Amino acid sequence: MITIKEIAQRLNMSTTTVSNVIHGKAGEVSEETRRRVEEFLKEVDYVPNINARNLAQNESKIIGLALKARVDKYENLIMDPFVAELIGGIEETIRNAGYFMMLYISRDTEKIMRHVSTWNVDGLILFGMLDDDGIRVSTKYKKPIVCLDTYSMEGLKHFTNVGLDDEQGAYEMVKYIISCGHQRIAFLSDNTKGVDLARLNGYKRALKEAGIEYSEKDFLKIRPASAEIEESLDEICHRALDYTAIMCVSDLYAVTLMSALTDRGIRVPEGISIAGFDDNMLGSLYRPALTTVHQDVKQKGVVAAETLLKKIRGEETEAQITLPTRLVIRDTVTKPRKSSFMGRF
Amino acid sequence: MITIKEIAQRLNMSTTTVSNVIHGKAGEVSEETRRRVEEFLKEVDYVPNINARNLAQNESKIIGLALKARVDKYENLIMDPFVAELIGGIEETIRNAGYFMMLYISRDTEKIMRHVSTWNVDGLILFGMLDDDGIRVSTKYKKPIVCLDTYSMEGLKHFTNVGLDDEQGAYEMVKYIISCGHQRIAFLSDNTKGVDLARLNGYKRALKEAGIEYSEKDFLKIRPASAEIEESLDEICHRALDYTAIMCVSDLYAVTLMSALTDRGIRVPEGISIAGFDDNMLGSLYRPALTTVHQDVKQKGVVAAETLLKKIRGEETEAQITLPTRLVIRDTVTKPRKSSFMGRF
DNA sequence: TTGTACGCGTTATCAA
DNA sequence: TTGATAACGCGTACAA
Repeated sequence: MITIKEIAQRLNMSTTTVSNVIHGKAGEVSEETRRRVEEFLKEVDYVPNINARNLAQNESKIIGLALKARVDKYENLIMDPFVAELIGGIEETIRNAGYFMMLYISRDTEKIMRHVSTWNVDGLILFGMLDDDGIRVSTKYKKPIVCLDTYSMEGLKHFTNVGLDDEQGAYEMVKYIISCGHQRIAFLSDNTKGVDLARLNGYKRALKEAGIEYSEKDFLKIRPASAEIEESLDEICHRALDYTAIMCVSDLYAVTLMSALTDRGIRVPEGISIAGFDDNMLGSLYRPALTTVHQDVKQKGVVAAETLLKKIRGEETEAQITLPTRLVIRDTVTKPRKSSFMGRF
Repeated sequence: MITIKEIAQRLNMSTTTVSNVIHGKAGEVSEETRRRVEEFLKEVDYVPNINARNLAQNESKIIGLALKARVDKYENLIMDPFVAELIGGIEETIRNAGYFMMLYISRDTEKIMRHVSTWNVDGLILFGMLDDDGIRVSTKYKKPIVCLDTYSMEGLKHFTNVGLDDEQGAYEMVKYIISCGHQRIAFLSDNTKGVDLARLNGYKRALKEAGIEYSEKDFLKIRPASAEIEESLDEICHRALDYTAIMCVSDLYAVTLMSALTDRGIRVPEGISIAGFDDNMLGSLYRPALTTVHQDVKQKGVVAAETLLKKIRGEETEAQITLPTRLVIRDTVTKPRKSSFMGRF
């Protein structure tokens, strides 16, 4: 690890000159010395010490990606294909802009904020925040923040949220399901907050518009904890028989449900129609291929990172960026079974 | 961002005392002052500046995770469920040990090494390295390195490789397939290097042991680039009719193949048996559920991180750690179809 | 038990 | 065009 000081010594010049060459301050240095220094830099393969640089400049070139893990969901958040794709988009964008990504996963907002302060990160991307987390964060951290899929940041000024038109996406899918002739349509999710709530609302709007009444029992709650999921699926498959279609809040749940139904001898889509949301590998590789609502997750990551970089440069950004969805019609939603035919298939 | 200096001023003491309290050097400081300082630290929510600390100590508390992306495979490496799970295991282990993870993805080994030097990372975990990459790395970087699934690091001293008994896993699966009565068994992969080669060798060993001859054409090469995959699958499905079972190098390919076969009216396992390797979500959620070789990917990440931490502490570690595999028998491998029955199903 | 002073590698200011 | 020197925040040897 050669330092500027050493280089200056060996070349018989001052550190300032070397530093000037490194930073291409052309006006400040003669052509001759510039050449000499540059050659030497190549030769010894000089790499700047970023700690020293950051200390001197009070910046870090680090962008923090903090994932707030949910206690009940995945034991390993990153295994969610959604999260994985998101990270890919973010990392690529950050890297191309000359920044670096530091990943931090925690259930504890406090810990996340300590981490962020410690590293003096230049900007922060948050995923999985709910309710008052945002407020807690904004009092501690004064640099730019971009949130992903967060529905509770309205009042907060220097935040931007990058989200999806979840409500509209679900609305359009359920409208399509209804147009296929379905009247008894359930909604499957594991909670009714944030993104899930928005999708639920879209579902309700489509029902209402078609004059179909919604009641509490049309909400099928899945318990994702691995210990409970089988029991949970048992109950859901049983209740599913009262419906001809189920709108699932995610592709993962749609595929999980289809497998469970298949195991119990109920065929999709002949026995029941299933729709997903997200459009990931899980649904496109399954057979029958899943009818779902598409969102471009990588793009979401890219937009989030780009917006954050803008903020860091001091440019103005919108407070809310909403990406569109698109219906992907494949094979799991068809005409409903004859309504007299209520047994197993 | 309050500094030690400020704290010392406000408390009318020296920075050394404050620093001593922070580092719990109990013997060096009176109970009274310790209490006073600690209270004040809480009050102002002191967070150390890690750049200054690292600069002073010449360490970074950063562990680099460098993924060498392959040009032809995923446009977004992290979308590989394998990679995602791996990262989860690594991040968790590193975080619990008080280190931080910096993720860097590149196709260019040089770039990876520059990045690593810049940040002065205390240790490095490498994934996706092939052939001479290891040598290039070891000349540049003198701190501890752990490789994952790398088959070409034999000679290199301060490396440890964490791998899997790929050969044995494939061997056992193919042996099982043969025990079900199959004689015509193909192998599907996209290359014959590293991990893929080891699995191919296991397949060959099982064939040989059973007195089944292997010929070049039994290797079905899939081309994963999205533009070519359909064409590729067309050819593979056609050639698949010559076999009663196909050993796939990964769950992803197994599921991809099953979908393609289903689309062409060939049923699994009635028409053809399929086996995978990895045991991830893709295979367990598919119906029929995939018979596959299990590996604990998260554990692999944990072991890699733990080994690296050991190396950083100066402890001895083995040069090669090989994790075991386990057969997961589900529904996609059964008795072969009658051999006269060669058409579509 | 506490304080002074210096070094870590870099950038920035200002003088030569 | 170049060079001395201070500053960034922290840790630590050594002095008091």
